[in-house]
Amino acid sequence: MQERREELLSIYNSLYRRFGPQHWWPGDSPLEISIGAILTQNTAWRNVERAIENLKREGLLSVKGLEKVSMEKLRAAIRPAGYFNEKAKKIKAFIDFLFANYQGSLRKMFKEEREILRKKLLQIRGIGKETADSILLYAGNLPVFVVDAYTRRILSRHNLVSEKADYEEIQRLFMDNLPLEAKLFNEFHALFVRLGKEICKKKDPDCVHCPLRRFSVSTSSENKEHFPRQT
DNA sequence: TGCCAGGCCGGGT
DNA sequence: ACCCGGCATGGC
Repeated sequence: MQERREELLSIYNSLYRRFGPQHWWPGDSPLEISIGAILTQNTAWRNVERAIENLKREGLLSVKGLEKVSMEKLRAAIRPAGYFNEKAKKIKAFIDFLFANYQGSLRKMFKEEREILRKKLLQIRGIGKETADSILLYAGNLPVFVVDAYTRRILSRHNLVSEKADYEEIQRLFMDNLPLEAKLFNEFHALFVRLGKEICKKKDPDCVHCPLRRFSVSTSSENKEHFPRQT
């Protein structure tokens, strides 16, 4: 099944040639990236930037700052990112987790084995698969593939996966067929987002300018599974 | 004005 | 195992 690897790399190369390096995650520190991952849940990144700016201006963007800040003040600061009541709780839950398990140290947290840490993150209220994986990959530099709405839409629109493929299935497509390299997964996912934002939008189902056009599998084809699951 | 944006949870089938 | 409503702001 070397072919799947080649095809995925070919898709990656097409995107990279088209868009170049994306320099993700937009954030200066592992903590900022982790908090950003929570704040961006179903939210435009522009609004997350405002929330992050507020946190920085108030001197709250540190583990201790977030641990000490009152819920009221935290809610006010992250307000522009939406769902601020929920997200304030999520941030507190993450910080509590950090202190309960790693003395408040992200560095210690990321020394944990990848799969173990993923499971622990998923137990935190408000951290689901995409958020956990974003933290692992972009804050921790661990080789985990992040699946988001853009990734889904693009892959299914080109019939590279079924429309109702679940998270783990899509994630396995990449992690089972590509070298487990954080740098590759980092760039690959960022490129999907770039493509999704710029070209492969909901309004534009034909994706005329899509660099992935040549990879599309015809819908009329009998065999819709371009990447059949290994059984 | 209504839909959308780098989800997740809890309750109901 | 799915399906759905709720959560909230800002841009277009």
